[in-house]
Amino acid sequence: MAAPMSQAVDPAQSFPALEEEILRRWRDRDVFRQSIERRAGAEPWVFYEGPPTANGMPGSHHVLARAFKDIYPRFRTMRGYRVERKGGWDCHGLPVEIQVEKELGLHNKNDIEAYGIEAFNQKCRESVFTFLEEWDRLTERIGFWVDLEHPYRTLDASYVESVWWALKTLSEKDLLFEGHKVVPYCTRCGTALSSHEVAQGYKDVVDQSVYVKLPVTTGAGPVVAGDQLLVWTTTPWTLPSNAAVAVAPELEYVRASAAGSEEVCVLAAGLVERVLGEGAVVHETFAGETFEGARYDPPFHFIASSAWGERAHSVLPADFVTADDGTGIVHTAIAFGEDDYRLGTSAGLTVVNPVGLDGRYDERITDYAGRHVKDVDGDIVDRLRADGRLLKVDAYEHSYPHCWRCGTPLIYYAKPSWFVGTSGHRQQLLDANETIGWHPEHIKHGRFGNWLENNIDWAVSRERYWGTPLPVWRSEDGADIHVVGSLAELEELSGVKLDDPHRPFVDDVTFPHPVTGATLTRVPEVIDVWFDSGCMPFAQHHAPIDPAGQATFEDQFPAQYICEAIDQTRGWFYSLLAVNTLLFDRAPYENVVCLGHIRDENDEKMSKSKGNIVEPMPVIDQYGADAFRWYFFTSKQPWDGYRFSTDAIGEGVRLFLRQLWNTYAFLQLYRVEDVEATETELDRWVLSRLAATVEEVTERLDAFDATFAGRAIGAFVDDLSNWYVRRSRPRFFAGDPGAFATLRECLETVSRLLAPFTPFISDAIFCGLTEGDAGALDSVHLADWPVAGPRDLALEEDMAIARDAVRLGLKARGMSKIKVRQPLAEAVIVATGREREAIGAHDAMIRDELNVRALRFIDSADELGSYELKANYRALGPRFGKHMPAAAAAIAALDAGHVAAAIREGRTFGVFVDGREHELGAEDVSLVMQPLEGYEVEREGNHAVALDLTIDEDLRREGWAREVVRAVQNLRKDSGLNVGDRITLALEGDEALVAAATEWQAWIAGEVLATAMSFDGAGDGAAAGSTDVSIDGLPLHLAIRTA
RNA sequence: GGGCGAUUAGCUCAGUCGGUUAGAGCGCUUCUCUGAUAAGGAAGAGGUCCCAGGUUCGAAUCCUGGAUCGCCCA
Repeated sequence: MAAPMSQAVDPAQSFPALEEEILRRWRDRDVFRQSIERRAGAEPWVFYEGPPTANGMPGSHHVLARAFKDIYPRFRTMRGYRVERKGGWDCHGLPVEIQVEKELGLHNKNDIEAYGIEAFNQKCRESVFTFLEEWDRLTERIGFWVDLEHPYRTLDASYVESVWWALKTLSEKDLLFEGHKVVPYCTRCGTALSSHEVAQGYKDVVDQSVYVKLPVTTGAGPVVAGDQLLVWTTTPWTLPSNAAVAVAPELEYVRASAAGSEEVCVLAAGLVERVLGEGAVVHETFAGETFEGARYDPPFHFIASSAWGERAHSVLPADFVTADDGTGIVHTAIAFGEDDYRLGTSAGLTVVNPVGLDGRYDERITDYAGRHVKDVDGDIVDRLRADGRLLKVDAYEHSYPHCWRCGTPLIYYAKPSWFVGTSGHRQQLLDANETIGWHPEHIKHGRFGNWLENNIDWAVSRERYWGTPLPVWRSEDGADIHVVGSLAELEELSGVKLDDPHRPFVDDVTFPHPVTGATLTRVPEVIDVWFDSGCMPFAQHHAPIDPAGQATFEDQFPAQYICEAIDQTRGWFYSLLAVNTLLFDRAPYENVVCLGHIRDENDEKMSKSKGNIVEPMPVIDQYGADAFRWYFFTSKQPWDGYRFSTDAIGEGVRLFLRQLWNTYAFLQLYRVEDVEATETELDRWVLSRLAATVEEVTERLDAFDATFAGRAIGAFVDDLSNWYVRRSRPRFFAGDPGAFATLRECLETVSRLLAPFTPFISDAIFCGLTEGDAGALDSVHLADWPVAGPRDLALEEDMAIARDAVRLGLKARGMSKIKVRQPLAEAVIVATGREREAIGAHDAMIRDELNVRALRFIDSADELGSYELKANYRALGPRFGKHMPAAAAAIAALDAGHVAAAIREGRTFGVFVDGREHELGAEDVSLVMQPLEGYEVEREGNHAVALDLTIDEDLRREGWAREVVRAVQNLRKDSGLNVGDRITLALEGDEALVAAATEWQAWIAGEVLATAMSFDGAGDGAAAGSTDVSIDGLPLHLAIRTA
């Protein structure tokens, strides 16, 4: 026996403490940097970090994202790729501004400008990194390896410059232009609101809804001059801006009159009663498309029809019109609604907007000029009534958006905006999407694909302060425009060298147009932060402006992998795709993992306002980062979202990490020198299972399926601990080097497989195992991914069959109420062919597990019970079709014994169904055993295990001997002896017990490490421990002393 | 209002191509085993597979409609 090489591993090791130790080691050995440098020159595998903003504390959902951002790069690094990972921070944008406004007590844009843009932006710049330290600390603590020392920051001049390059390049392709965008707008704050802000401000309000008559001047189809088109609106103030009306081409309309009225109104058929009241008379019914082109007299004449264009004040077809409410004819004011605007532009109408940014009518609306639109609603209704244009007024209760800051009702308003022309490249975007591997798959043609199908031009300008300035300079008359692509170009044009390209500094720079000489000043807008982040593949390297950065970009484009939460389909997933497809005509990423959201224990969304946020650090302090990560990886598919509870994390620790750690501690406890070893069948089995696990984990991780990969490792560790180690215990106690070598190989390989999942514990185990080896690595994260060894499929299957037999036997034991410690004479096993061979090959193991002296095989269950015959639906269903029930009945009625005999002899047999004979084979039926009285039989499928429950005196005495051993072992443990301590044992008591112990003396002594045994109870005085026990109701006194 | 997804045991989740009696872990009750383990083994209790139709010899699984929840959009 080789000398033990015990290295103390504490089975109760605190994992958080262990992780801190590993972190120190990573820092000391610079493991992250080493892991990349080892792969210098290797093929790159590229990950892009979607930048968070560090102006809020990181939460548990960030741990989720960062865990998934980490696992695949680690895996790919181990597989030999060079995976550089640059961190990044998203620095600009409205959320930052709002945060600062709150801090400074500013309420609107006027306040900001009074405070000063320079000072305000300086505050924004500081605010962005408020929680940088917390972010960095969490990132490191959870083992997310990313370069935090050289992150890209969207506020850096170099980054901004690359974004400018992108905008200039797009403008050179005629993809940057000015147009209008209808936005939710607060007239008091003078600002448009983001959809997120709008969503915060919905309130239920009661508005006046008016039904307005528009007399037809030129008929079309069934509609004739003098008919009244009925329109409905909840915003009377938009009526002076009426440009056209819209109808649904397929919908049914009528000409109808209210009871007792001569006047003919036109409206949707389904709304007649609701609008005109009971008893209305319908004159004619027709489709909407039949009166397209009819012209009408607008409700007001402040603005001439000709100002809108050719098709002003006519009936236009539109797909958004419904008969759900209103009249089925929709009043269209192009500047004041998204649908209206789309309809207007597609009909070739010009945008005329007589409402100023302050929400007041301009001089064109003479009667109401200078008044706020919402204050004019009442006057307009009065005027319509006086003009005979008003059919009726209703109160209308609906949910309407208000400014979340000041409570003012928002208006939808067409503002001049700069656009990136994505819609013209829709097909290109769709083609690029086809090249992307989405996880889960359904996003590709579902949520994301649909979004691309309906792509509209991207409004990229924002009338704000803290953002990348839009690099467009133009002359006062708007005729001359120049887009600047770099700071150098700006300097060349203007002579001004800007260190900080942000507002307000950039606003002061003017220069003459290179051709016309007109003085150009910058437009005031900054750009959408999503455009910033979409530029990240090249802007993070200052490409293409910096030649070295350009080289890096070319090396690192496109990404093989990105990962963010599902809400990024309209965010970063889109902005990345749009910017880079337009610039480079290819998708910037090849694979995406889309994460779901985390909900709390009560299945409610975590939010600051509800106060149900789970802070990550306390969880890590309690269970550790590995436990946190393992929960996210293996509890469910990440895109389904999580119902989060810290208890679930604790369960993972107990069932997996603790089990793994204890297996490792066991190995180190019995560790022997790695000498020439003989392999047993159990060794070969566990190594084959190991190979299977390597295969599966590799395959799953290649497919971005960490969940099933992790679960496969979990299943293997369970097999390793609860079968291999348990069955091999005697070999470990005996110092068998073969057992040690096998267990070591399993654990070492598991530590590699696990490295991307739980980087801390895997590293601790790996280093603990390899320490002192020649050429030992500093970390598992510098190791190569394991290569699957040979499989022995037959052996894996044999072992499964044998374990099944054990399971059935233990079940029979349980039913019989005879404890396993009591030996039985035999187990009778029903099995044939392959199964019998498998069980026979593991005879000793099964006898040991079941504690029986012999296994006896029988070919058929006839001796133990009777068969029941069942049809195999899966096999016969397609053959018998609708006669299947009859076939199943006919099979059940066959003589099971005869069929069993036929199958044993490899013959076929017949069954009479649907008027003729059908030939069946073994595959077509299953034989199920019915147990027989007298034996304890457990059956399942085609085999069964029966126990002979007769206990003779010989078996009884052996059972007693085992009870004695158990009692002594308990005593040893209670007396605080070490597992290797030798003892002398004294016992006295019931004669029969003592006789049995005497008979089994040698065996007992070996089991309990006794160098001597006496049966007189002598020497209690100097005993290390003593006890009285009762075995089968018979008394026995035990005393041990260390030898 | 539209799109996408989810709904299976008290809890967390599997469930393959449509196939016989729908599974696992946790928790609970009762046994059992123990020279690593906070572990292991066995039994029991626990199910309207969200609901309603349809297709099929056969539906947790496919189709249609609906409910509830989530996300995105309007």
